[in-house]
Amino acid sequence: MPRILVVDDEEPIVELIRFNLEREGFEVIATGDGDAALKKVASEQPDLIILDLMLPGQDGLSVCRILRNDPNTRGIPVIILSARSEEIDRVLGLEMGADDYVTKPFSPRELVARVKARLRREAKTPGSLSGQFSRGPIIIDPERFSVTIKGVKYDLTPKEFELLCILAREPGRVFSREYLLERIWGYDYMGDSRTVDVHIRHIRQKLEQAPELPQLVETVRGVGYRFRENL
Amino acid sequence: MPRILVVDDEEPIVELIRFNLEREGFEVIATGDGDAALKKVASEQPDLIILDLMLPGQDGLSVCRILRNDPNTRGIPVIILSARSEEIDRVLGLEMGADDYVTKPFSPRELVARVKARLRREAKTPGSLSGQFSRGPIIIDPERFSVTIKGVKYDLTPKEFELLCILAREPGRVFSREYLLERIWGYDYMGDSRTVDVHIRHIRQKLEQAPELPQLVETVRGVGYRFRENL
DNA sequence: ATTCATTTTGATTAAATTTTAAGAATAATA
DNA sequence: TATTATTCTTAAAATTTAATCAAAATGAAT
Repeated sequence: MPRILVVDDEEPIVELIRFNLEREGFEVIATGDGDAALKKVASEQPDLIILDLMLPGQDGLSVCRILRNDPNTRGIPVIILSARSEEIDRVLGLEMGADDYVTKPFSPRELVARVKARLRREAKTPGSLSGQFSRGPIIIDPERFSVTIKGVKYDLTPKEFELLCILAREPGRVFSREYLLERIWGYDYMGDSRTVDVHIRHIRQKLEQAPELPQLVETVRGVGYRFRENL
Repeated sequence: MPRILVVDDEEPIVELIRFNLEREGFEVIATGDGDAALKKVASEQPDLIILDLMLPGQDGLSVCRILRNDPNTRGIPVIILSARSEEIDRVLGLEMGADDYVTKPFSPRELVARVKARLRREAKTPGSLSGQFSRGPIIIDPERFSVTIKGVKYDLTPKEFELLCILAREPGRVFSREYLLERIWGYDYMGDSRTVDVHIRHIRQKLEQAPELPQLVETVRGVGYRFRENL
């Protein structure tokens, strides 16, 4: 159930958008001014933001710029709403890091379509995030979703792979179970942190089939796990 | 500092791209028509080209073809910008084997991500050529929509063929259903991503009639599909 | 207008992955 | 050494995801 933040000070517009998005199964939160918007983003972690340009207080463009400069919010897609339809606006909005742009008056159906398209596109494009990297004899390639050790390929499941990626990106650093859960499972995951243990075990089982390899994933008792530093 | 050549005749779009690429530390040169583009390529030796399809004078497709036929420029990755219209798309995807492909309207962030991804693997991927190509014992012929394995020809339908083409052009790389839908069906396709599954099934059914062939199209559960790497 | 091939949808089944849970093993500490 | 806390191991339950099948919709060709 993706969560959408709508930032607009015109109440009827907000309600129009809310009605249409909720009908499609989205969760909608809304706010009418820029500063409040930034707070909501931090507290509610929306999956997408619909942002009007003319706002009381902080205006839409600066909100957008601020969102883009913060590593925590940089990844959240922003669709800009604007009354002015000049090209200059569109370009400016996109330069500020918006992902799409809808001019008022807009058709609700179109807006919903764009929201969906954007969420879908943002969702999964393996590889656009990061390229292949290696640690000692082991090569990790997100684009191919594979781990290769001495020429032998090992297939991991999604959770296993993500886990390994996070650990291997910073060898030596210890990651707590809680941190890993939040990164991989999401901040609102409500399950047991022992789940991590099981996945770590699966990774070990699969990778230790490779001969003459020291243990890659180390346990740090009472703290968490880390990827072996010197390989 | 990689140097990017942007070829597009819409000034605002060029500026949008320039702004975003320069912010990321790329050097950007730009031109608005096809003939000038070819000269710039020769004189400036860009590391990557972003090419709009609709250009005055020499159109994008011919520019691309000329670049591909010249040994000096064959290796330069080309990312194509397209407004997604049917026939252009077909030629683009099949005959030209574009390195990557972004549909308008696009998000600058996404474009930058693709540029980075493409530069990262520039070395490995040999510039794709038009016309038929082969992977192990299988020959793929975009002109005929056909696949030949050990002398036996198999006819595929258009969707099946496009799918196979995209997968087979980069064996080993995983493509998400979302990406495939966007490339083949268009960014505004509103259907179910399970559609891809059915076409994959059809491809498998047809091709596995060929004897003694390992599975060509591999499922990567939770992620997408990929073409078998070592054949 | 009918036929045929292709594409898409939906329901069902099968399979892989993830999660839970509980006892065994291990390390840390008194 | 005994105690305790923590992690490992295992298996099975629950969930998610993909394969399969059939039928409906679409579209092109006759």
